[in-house]
Amino acid sequence: MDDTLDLTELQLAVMRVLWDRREAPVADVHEVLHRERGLALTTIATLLTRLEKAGLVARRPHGRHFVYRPLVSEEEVRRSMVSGLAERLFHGDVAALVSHLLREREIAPDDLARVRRLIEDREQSGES
Amino acid sequence: MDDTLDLTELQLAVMRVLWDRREAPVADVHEVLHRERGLALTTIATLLTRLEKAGLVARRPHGRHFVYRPLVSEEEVRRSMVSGLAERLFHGDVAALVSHLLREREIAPDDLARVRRLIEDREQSGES
DNA sequence: CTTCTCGTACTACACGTGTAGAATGGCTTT
DNA sequence: AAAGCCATTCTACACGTGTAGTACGAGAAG
Repeated sequence: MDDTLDLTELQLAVMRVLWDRREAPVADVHEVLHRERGLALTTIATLLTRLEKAGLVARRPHGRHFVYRPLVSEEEVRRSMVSGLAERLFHGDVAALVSHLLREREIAPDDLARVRRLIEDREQSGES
Repeated sequence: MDDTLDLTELQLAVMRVLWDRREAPVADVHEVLHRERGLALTTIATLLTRLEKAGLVARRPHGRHFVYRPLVSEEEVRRSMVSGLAERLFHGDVAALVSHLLREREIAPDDLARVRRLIEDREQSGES
């Protein structure tokens, strides 16, 4: 529980397919990534092999081939990457990150309200 | 204005020195990074050279040596990296990122209130 | 003037990543 | 059985990054 998960966009794209299907053969991943960015099947095979070596996915024989499944959840990856960024850019000050988001990015009013409600709920249930 | 700034921790450490001082000779950066992580002076020189090649810093002769200065601001880098992450992990849905932060990270009640206030201010001034 | 010091420029090397071709070996389809 | 198709495994290569040694040239110190 100390890993610093930090996936690249490509690795995320691969993982997303696995997260969606919970388990998938190379062909499935290829089908998606080929459509999305024209990658070759061998490329996908290489990526999956590397992800396995990195402990992010596991594979199991199925018929003549293999099916891969994720060993880390999307939530874990998000947690890790978001807090990694908060760490690197804001010394781990989450509130600073949020306030940066509110300041710098165009956030739709609806979203603002949505977030405010989240906070209110949070404050409600979090009363000491 | 289309760059995808994405600095590594080390590169950020170097940039931080430059951001702090607005301009600094290799020796200064080295002084800091040597203390923080024992890096050699040539390592710092290499890093700065590469950052220059990447267009993130510029240098100017000063006496016998050079002084480097950042070509991108800390805010620009933050914006770029944060929205890059939002893009990669939340399809660019900033509110989703915020709600993730509220859900997943331990946020101190004080910070919560602080953020809520930020949002309220934001809603006030942002009335269409 | 000689020597020490130190920044600059090069070179180097390991490792991860994006990307894929070649070879192999077993089903599937004639 | 012969011919295809396709996944698996290897090998490969360019590029960025972390990290630093070597060689060199010019002040600083003696």
